[in-house]
Amino acid sequence: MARKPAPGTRERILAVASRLFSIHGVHAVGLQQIIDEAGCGKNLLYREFAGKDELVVACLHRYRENWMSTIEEAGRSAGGDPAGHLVAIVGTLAAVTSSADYPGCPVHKAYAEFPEAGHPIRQASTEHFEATRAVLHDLAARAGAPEPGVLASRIMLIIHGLSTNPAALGAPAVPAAVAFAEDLVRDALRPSTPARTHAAGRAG
Amino acid sequence: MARKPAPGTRERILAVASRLFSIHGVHAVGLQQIIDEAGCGKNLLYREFAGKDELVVACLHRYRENWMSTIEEAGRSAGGDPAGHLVAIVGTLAAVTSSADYPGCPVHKAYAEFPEAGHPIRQASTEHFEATRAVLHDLAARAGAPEPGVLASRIMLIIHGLSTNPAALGAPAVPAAVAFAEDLVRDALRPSTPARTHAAGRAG
DNA sequence: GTCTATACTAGGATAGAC
DNA sequence: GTCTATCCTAGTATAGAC
Repeated sequence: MARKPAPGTRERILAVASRLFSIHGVHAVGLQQIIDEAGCGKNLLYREFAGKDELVVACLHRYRENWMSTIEEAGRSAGGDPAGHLVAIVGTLAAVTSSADYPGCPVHKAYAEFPEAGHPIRQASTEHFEATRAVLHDLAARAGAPEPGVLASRIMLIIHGLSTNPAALGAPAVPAAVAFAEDLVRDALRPSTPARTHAAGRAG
Repeated sequence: MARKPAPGTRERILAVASRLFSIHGVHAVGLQQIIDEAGCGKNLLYREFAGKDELVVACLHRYRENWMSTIEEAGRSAGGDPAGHLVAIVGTLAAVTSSADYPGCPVHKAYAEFPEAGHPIRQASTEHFEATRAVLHDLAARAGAPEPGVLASRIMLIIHGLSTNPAALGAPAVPAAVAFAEDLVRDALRPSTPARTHAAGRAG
């Protein structure tokens, strides 16, 4: 953490960079563009961040903190019920991504642009996904799901699908995602019929 | 379509470009790199394609044709059953994306890298998603789903989630996706309890 | 004629010096 | 905050092998 010549500078740079990276991706955005829009000098950016990679990683960490706060807020709106919390997470995400000016998920874009396994940006993206999955797994277990790993994976699939191209999914997709999560959680928690094998003797 | 001085040149360029774009994304790959790996002169590339954008669009069209063939193949493996066809599509995709060297979906990467609404690359990506959704909707309707749009949207969510980051979803995610699709299709086709509202009087 | 290979322009990138 | 250095990009034009 470098010193702060003007407080708020680092956050302003991060906000501008996060917005541009979310819209255009990392490779398509130049540091000059970030400097121009943040209204600071190039030396200031390089005093706060060692280089572009470090700036991107800082943006991803910032996004992850916001995302975790969003998850906590969804839990409060669910009144502490783990099953409702899972559905609320999908609902909140669907509300965000259905916005007309939703720029796209910066973590997915960063992940897609840096395929090298050991790259810090790739690593930060992977950690984000793992952290989200850990939260989902914990909620699924506390909700009493007989197979919390299966439920967490399924919620993850919905979240990833929602994060990438909501607009391309067609208009009914976003509300459908919430109903999808509701059905999914309900079925997963139904006693004596775990999510994977709940077929017997019902449809016939 | 330019004339073909050496047959196979265009396809070789497309194959190399598709591979590189899938791995690194569009912006990160230079034409020089494509030319080097394709073993042709820059002149030849520019005779086959007007520019980089047109090359990318051609790669996307090529990918879409392969994807549609994959869907048809899945249908044959399902013996013409629409419900089984839907599950088989997810299964085939899961098998592909679970490969250790799966480079990532080129359509998603192109979509993420070109946010401008009117851009030809954006347009080609969107058309790909819409075409896939149309196939799923048709299969859902032919399978007898009471709400084929809902079922198609849900399968789309799974497909998008699978296409983007299978590795980040954790090891259980890929087989879980197939079981997920099986449960989903089965529930959607269950008589008198459409997928969105089949709660009443079962769990209590 | 067909192709590879190179030179060139104009612009934008990261990075760092001052 | 400006200015420079170095590199890479898309795209065009030209040189020269076969």
